[in-house]
Formats: sequence, C-alpha cells, structure tokens
Amino acid sequence: MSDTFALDEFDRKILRALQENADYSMAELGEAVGLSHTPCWRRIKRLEKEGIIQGRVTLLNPESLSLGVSVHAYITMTKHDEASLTAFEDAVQEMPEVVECYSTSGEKDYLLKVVVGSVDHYETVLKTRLVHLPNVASVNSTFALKQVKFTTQLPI
Amino acid sequence: MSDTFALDEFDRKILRALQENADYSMAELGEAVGLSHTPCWRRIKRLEKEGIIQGRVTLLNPESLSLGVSVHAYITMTKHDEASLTAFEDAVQEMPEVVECYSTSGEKDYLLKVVVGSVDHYETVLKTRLVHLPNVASVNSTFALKQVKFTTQLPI
DNA sequence: GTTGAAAGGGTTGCTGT
DNA sequence: ACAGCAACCCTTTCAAC
Repeated sequence: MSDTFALDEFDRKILRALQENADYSMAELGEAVGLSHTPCWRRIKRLEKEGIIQGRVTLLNPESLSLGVSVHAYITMTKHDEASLTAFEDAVQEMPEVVECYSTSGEKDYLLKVVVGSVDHYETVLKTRLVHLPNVASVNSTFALKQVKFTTQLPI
Repeated sequence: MSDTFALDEFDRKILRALQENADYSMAELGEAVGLSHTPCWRRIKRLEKEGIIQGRVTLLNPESLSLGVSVHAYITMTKHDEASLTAFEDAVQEMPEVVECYSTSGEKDYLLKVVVGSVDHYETVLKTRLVHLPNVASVNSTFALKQVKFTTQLPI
C-alpha cells in the first residue's frame, strides 16, 4: 500500500503516548520512549507529514454539556444509485448531531451515531431532520442505555 | 443537574474551536473568539477544572496504520445479572480493538465498534477473543463498507 | 542519534477600566 | 468581569556536532 509507512518501536511508543494525551512535552515524551527531545520532535514532524498523525483535538464531557444521550440510527434508502447516496452523505456531514456515519453491509444501508441531550431532543431531531435527509426510506433507532467504552486510541 | 455549568457565548466559541483543533495558541484563540489571551486562558482553566474539557488527544489516520476496517458487533448475553454484565464490560475495556461499547435498548444487549486491519484479522479477533468474552451468547457482525463521517466534536 | 542555545508561547501577577 | 503589560519559565525549534 502506498499509504502505509514503516514504523519502528520508537514511533509506536510515541504514537501510543500521544493518542492517550497530546499534552506531553517533548522532554516527557522523550523520556517515556527512551529518546532525547530532538529526535522525538523530528519523528513527530515526520509522522505529521506522512499523514499518520491527523491532528490534536480537545475532548469534552458530554454529560456536563447535557449531551449524554447517544442513539444509533439505522437508515434504509429509497434509491441506491451513486448520486442519491452522495446526496445523503453530504447532508449527513452538515448535521452536527451526527458524529459518526458508516455505510454498512447487511440489510440496512447506513448506521449513524447521533448525540443529543434527551429522548425528547432525539425525537425532534428524528422527525424534523433525519427522516428528511435525501432519499431516506426509513429510520430505525436504538438508544444507548450506557456508554461502556469510548476511546479515540487505535490499537497500535 | 449538579454537573452542568452555565456557559456563555465566549465559552462555547472557545470549546468549538478547541474541539476542532487543540493546537491554537492563546493569541489565536483569543482573536478568534474576541477576547485577549489572558481571559481566554483563564476560561480554559476553569473549563478544565469543571471537567467540561476532558483532555487533549492526538488522532491518527487508521488507513495509514492498516487499521481501516471497522466492524460493528452486536452481542447477546447468556445472563443479565449485574455481576455477569460487569464481567463482560470489564473485559471489553481490556480489548484495545474495541474502541466503543454501548449497552443498548432493543433485542441485542451490547453494540461494539471494533477496529482491525482486515476481514481476516476480524475473523481472528472474533473467534479468539469476542466470542470468549464473559457471558457472551452470540455475536452478530456488520462491516462498515465506508466511513462516511467521524468526528469527536460534540454539537455545542 | 546528542547537546545546547535561540525564539516563541504559556503562565502568572499587577494595574487600570 | 476584561484589557494590557511585564516578567518568568518552559517548550518548541533548529543549530552544530
């Protein structure tokens, strides 16, 4: 594959640490992985240029923002030509409540993860927005009773 | 709710910017939201202390690490007493390939999002790990054909 | 790879509004 | 409350080796 790169154990240690916490200083990071700060910094710059590091983001606490309700919505489409699917996918990008979207194998066409503040709030989003997305035939919703695990750390 | 706090428009602008990119300097951030860097920095510290800001993480590109295959696994449990569920949930935390886990309403008990490198890799994870998690009766897997959207930004 | 030094930005306190 | 300023210190960044 043209988009894979050879990573040594230093790179992996750096990536594992940075996935967990982007706030490590070069000195801390170097000490943790067994390098001095300069090669550590050079490796990070290389990993950024290669596109392996996508960026640093701040994670917020959903509960404290009254966004503690996650819903998985399963979408069946009326049409399956490329233009119809693209119209749906573009519209999904514009909905901030939809934080994840996958086209799926199996009976349903898409799986959406939607973040809202309450069941009532979801009902509004569902009836005023989701069912009106382009070419949607039906929406089947499953509420998350509990978020058991959520991590942005990839298993490297 | 004791864990919700009053946020003004400055706080929201700061949070929106930091969710998108944690690398903004105080000067940039202040300019973007209409504050000077000192009050901007103080607000961030307050938001961290209140737990609204959970932390900063580095996001990696799954494809470049050969982790481009996402699978949603639906779990049915053999037992539903609290101890059995807790045993399962604890075991899930220890599986780095499982990046999300929700207990769900509906027929299935849990929904897992699993990140792997290939379909073959998933088969191994499924047969050697997932089906042997505590109190699992059955696992039903759906492959993501395409990741249409993924964001860590909450809709604030 | 290392050491070390310059430049930049984060952090704090103070004054004034 | 915020702006502005000054100072310190840590971190990033880039030499030179």
